[in-house]
Amino acid sequence: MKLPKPSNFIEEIVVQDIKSGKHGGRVHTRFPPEPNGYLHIGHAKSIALNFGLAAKYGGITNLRFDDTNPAKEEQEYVDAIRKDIKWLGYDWGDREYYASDYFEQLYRMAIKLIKKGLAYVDDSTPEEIAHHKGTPTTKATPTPYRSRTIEENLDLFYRMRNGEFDDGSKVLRAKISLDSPNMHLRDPLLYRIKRAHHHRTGDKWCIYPMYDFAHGQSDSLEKITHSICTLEFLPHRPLYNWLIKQLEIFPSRQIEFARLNLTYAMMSKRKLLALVNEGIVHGWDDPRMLTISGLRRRGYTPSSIREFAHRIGIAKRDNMIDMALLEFVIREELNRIAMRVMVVTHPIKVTITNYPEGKEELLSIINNPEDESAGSREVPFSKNLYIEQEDFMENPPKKWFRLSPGGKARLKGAYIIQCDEVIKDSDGQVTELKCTYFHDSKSGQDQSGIKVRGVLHWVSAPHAYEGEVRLYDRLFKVENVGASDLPTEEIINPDSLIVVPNAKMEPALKNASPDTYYQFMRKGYFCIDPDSTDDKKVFNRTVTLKDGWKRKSTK
RNA sequence: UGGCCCAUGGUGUAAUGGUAACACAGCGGUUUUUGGUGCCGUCGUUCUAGGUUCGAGUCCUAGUGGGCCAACCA
Repeated sequence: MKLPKPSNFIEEIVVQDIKSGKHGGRVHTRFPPEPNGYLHIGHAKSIALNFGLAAKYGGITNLRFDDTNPAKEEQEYVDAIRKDIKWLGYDWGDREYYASDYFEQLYRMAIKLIKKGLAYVDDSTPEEIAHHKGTPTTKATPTPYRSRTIEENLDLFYRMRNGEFDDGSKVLRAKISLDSPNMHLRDPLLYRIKRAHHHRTGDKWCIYPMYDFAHGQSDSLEKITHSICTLEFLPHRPLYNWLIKQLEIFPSRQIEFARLNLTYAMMSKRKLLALVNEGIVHGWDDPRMLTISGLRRRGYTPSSIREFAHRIGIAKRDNMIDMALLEFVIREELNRIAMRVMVVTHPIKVTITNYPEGKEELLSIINNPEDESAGSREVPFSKNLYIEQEDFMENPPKKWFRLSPGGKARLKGAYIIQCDEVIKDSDGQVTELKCTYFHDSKSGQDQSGIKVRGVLHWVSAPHAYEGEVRLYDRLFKVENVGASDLPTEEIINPDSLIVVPNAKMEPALKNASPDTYYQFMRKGYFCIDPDSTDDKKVFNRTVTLKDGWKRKSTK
């Protein structure tokens, strides 16, 4: 049997297990989100790992919602999570499970533990329990309830389920250790009383299992072979294994890897929720959010996100991935597939003084130089045009090869023009350029012999379609957001969204499609936002083009 | 300051006891009717000290640095 070469330490474990015949060579993973928020790019790493690993080694992957805390979980999140995983391109077949499906079995497992004398009902308050637990350097003192009899515990636990006690008045704890340096082994809580409406089980239960008494047991019930989670669960592993042993259930194996950290990004679901609730962003799918739904709306493709997950690799050391890598993978893909169009966001009027009034030409412009099959389209040209403000400088620096007084530049797919006169308003702002064009310099049949280095995008003024453009940039202005102590409002990038309500667009964009990825030439990659209407198209900037000039000139 | 995990260019990841490599970022050049793309080049890496070994990024010990753990969250 020929196995694919492992590309990280987890795959090495899997390969070893297959070779040794563990679980009959079966590989079964799971992705276990808690439905208390939307999935983000960090989850994409985990999804790609769990689904990718199984696919690579002939296994399967379950989707399991870890819904043991009804106070925080909602159906809306379940729906969003399912949609996002599908969109990313992964399929869990009919294996969609919920920890809440196992509540009855989990309850019976707890009974088993009590009967073995390995769990007890504790009446202490949270403060008392924390106090009794001690610290990593000091021993725990047993609470007075630790020595209750099995019969008493059985009766109490039954009555906990039966709703005879107030919320928080009792918990079920495992009886493991009073002095382990691993705090998770100092009689961890297994069940708590919480009267909250559960999005799936309704009001059937008033006791809910804790993570440690739900996750591993769900893994076992589903016969998961490799239960992959992030590093912060590493100290839970001894408890995970203890429960498998004492409960005598299927021995899933927990393996930990380092979660994703990204520069200029925030990955905590709790803080993401705060951004939404405080109105700092316009919802979970705000294109500035690094949620899957935000990235989708921003114009990222599923394959680019998968490629990103592949490139960042899997390891155990803490990492901080450069945002530039995420931008690289989407540029790489969009460069291949995006339709090139011309849009002027900050216009200056250009009048071609020697071009006949009322004349118009249709100029053929290629749609995608990277893809011949994309063909070409016709763009109208006339005497009155718009060009970008930043493509004209009155006092240009060295090596400037865009337009300047007396200077020449080519209009993309059209003619070479020369700037003859600069018209300003009373504030000294440039409002219009009077230019002449060279009639024999037409693109593709240039007989003029004039050489220019600058090529500008343009839009014919009488033909222009006015659409909205939303220029997105990174949400945070500090590199390591997680390490910042500053209040959120001080680290938010004030220019993370700049709206241009009336950008000048070539007329074809009136019929822009949500299924097409666009490159606004020389500006960046854009996609249609769902806010678009038939009358008003709205475009989101996914990412800018690399800008060699800006880099050089700001050095 | 108890225990556990981790340590390879600026950032990531590989090298499985035998010549430290790949990508991103940076820098330089070239091509170009997008200052985009492509192509070429360049920069720069094994935390420290001991030990084992013919040979150590890899194994052992200690140190140093970073991270995690004392929620009725997951």
